[in-house]
Amino acid sequence: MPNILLIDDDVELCEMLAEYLESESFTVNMVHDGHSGMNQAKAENYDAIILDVMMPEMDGFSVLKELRKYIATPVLMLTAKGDDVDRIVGLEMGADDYLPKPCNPRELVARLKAILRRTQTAPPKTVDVIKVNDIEIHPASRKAIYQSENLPLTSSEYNLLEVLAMNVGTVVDKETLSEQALGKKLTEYDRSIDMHLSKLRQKLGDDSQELIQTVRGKGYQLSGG
Amino acid sequence: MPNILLIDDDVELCEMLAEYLESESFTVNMVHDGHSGMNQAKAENYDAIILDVMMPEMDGFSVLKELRKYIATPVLMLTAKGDDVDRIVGLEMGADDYLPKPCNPRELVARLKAILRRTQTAPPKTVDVIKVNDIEIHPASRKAIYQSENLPLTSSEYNLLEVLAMNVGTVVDKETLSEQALGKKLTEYDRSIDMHLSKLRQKLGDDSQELIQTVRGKGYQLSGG
DNA sequence: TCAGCTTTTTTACATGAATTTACATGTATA
DNA sequence: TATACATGTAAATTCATGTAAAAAAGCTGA
Repeated sequence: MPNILLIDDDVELCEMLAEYLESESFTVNMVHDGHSGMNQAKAENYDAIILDVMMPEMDGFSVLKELRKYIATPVLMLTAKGDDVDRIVGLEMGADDYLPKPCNPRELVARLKAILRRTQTAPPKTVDVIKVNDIEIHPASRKAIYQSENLPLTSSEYNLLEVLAMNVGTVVDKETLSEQALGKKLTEYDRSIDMHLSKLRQKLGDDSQELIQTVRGKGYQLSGG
Repeated sequence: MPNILLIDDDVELCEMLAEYLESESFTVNMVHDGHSGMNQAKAENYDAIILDVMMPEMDGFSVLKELRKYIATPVLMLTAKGDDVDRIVGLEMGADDYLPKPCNPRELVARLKAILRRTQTAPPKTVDVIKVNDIEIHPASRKAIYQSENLPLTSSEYNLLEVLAMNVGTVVDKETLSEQALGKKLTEYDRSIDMHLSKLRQKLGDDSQELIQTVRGKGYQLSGG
């Protein structure tokens, strides 16, 4: 029973959609303006968000843009019928899908399920230990060991290392790192990945620049054996 | 460079889309009927499939249905404009997305990327070591060794050498070098490849001009052992 | 609630890499 | 041989990254 947040100023439409969604065994929360939407989306952990573009005060794009700084929850946008530009802008801004209004609830559900299928098909490879070079990563306890010593990492540093380790010997681009390790989209002039990486390298000691290589213009790569 | 299979009976549209996709650095294969599509999809390992619904003989739905018995490659369907039912059926049958025809190539690319972002979990590197002449290249750690000595290269220099090494004994043209090693199109008066090559040769020492040969008007070639 | 911690993000600037510019040199073509 | 054009490379410029430090956001326990 996935958990949906519905952000639309049209109260009646909301009720209607919510009812249909609930009949399809979704759990639905509604809010009717952009600001509340933002707060609600940040406050709870939804499986997906349905977001109307046309809203007074804070429109859907602004909400999406702001949201993407904090969370990577899939977003399905409701746009004015046949407005290509909106759709494209939305997708490029990181929406996961759009639907022209007025929309067919059955299609909404189909799309929602499609999105959820994609996003929730989180690879269930629950590995016990990842060993790379002199690094051991224990996902179950979120602990990292380097050269037989416990490596005290912050949460983000650990995530970063885990993502890199799951892709040893391959460049992982910053977009991916940001989404997977920090759970937010990479924005322009966003240096947080570089920052965390710098910290991580400091903790890894001298040959950390070899161990974690910079691939300029792309991202980073953990050296494989 | 993701690998796309395009299945559509409209040859002209195919060409057009393929061109656009290639300009966005996708690799595209085309077939123009459902059966060939099936076979091709099963024969090669594509990153995504673009599938037209309306085709003579074997329509898109049949292809999708059959395909899903064998492979889980993400599928983006092209449907007739505004045909709700098609879209719903497609999504319910396991398509990953649809796009109404005629479609905007830019939107197609945006959607493709969105799908790939989801589904692509970095494939493991295939080759361990490339050995050519006195050069050893270790893609997993992005290290190059020349005459048993570590060769300190910048990121671009390494990329360049790797691309050349993967094509030993063959001329690699500058367009390819630029796209594969620097990740950008070669533009007019663009000397960056020559520049990096110059640096690379300097690091390789005296016989570097023999080792990496200039093929005037074409590109460069790493001499095969 | 708050003060005092930790973590994360942003800012700022130094450093080094990549690209562009410029010119010398070499090579094809008429 | 004269001309155009491609390449080699030093130097200037532009741009990405590394990282310290400041600011902001989270936590925690009174």
